[in-house]
Amino acid sequence: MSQPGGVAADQLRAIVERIEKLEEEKQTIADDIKDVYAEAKANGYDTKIIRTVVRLRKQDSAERQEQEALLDLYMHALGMVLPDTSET
Amino acid sequence: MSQPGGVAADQLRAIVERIEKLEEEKQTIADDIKDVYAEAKANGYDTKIIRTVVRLRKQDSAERQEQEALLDLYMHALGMVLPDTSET
Amino acid sequence: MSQPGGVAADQLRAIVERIEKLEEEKQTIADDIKDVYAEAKANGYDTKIIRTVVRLRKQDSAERQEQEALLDLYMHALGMVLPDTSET
Amino acid sequence: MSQPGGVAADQLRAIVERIEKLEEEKQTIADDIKDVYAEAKANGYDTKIIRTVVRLRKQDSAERQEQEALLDLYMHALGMVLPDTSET
DNA sequence: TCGCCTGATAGTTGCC
DNA sequence: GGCAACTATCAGGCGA
Repeated sequence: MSQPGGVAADQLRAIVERIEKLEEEKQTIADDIKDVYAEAKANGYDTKIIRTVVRLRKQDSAERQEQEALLDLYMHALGMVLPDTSET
Repeated sequence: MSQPGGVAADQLRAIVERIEKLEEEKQTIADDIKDVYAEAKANGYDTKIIRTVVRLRKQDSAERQEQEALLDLYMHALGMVLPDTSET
Repeated sequence: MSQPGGVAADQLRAIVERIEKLEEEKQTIADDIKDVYAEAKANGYDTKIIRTVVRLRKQDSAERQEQEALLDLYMHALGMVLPDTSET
Repeated sequence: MSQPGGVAADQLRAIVERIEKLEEEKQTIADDIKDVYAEAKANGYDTKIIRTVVRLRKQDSAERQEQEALLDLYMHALGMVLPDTSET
């Protein structure tokens, strides 16, 4: 059965509730992160620096991926295709 | 002994790693949420509206009414009238 | 003469610079907008509501009604009733 | 005269209109940017690569600023303050 | 041409 | 209370 004009209430409700449950879990973790920062601060660390460190580490790995993507992009632009590593 | 200028490297490392682990978990959940929306869309639901529903449910109704009152005030000041949601 | 593998470097450079110049201008205007909001706030206005007003004015009213109808449908399916915007 | 409960309609209207005018200008520039990309594509360039180039150039300059900020941060953490260049 | 997906923008929340 | 980071939303571009 299809949707607009006769919505399947049960299915809709299930969807909304799954989302709400996941968002709640996400919020819990966000709170945990905040706690870690608070604890760090209580131990005398400068949280601003820690945040920067965390950000830079993430950025580094993102950058590495970007380099690969860029290489890939150029290769395609030159009409060359990298042999796929996974295969049938 | 205390921190800046002689930092307890192990403790600092532990902090950073705890944060990174938590952020990873948080990202996993965020991805799960995206999946639920994708599934909903695949089943013919309008995800934009579902997002609105989720947001409205989260929003405290007292706060909601307060905002609406102020919005109403501003709209009137501009000579605009909000289209009534209820209708004959 | 054609492009990939012998790129017209000058033309490419010109393109990139035009884009960068336009993006700079765009950023300048974005900053101006921020200034207007800041000024409004300094004059005692609630910027959150002003943003809402601006958004509503931009939104085509037909589209708005359509969204509201669908939202209404979903809310009913969940057994929730939208608080009426008009009131005694 | 103050705001909530007697909003200065003229001032409010002026604010909203200034914002709308600026947003319109911003949109015009955004459209110009789109045009440049379209023209580039018509001339045989790969717009995806151009977008990447533009993004990387922006990122580079942002990164340079970040390095400076980070240095500054560490200096402060070590209790060293860079002699302010401007002073009374 | 349509639908998906990524990148840009706007809004919210937390820190200083 | 202002500023900055982060998140969520939206729109435009790309590929099928």
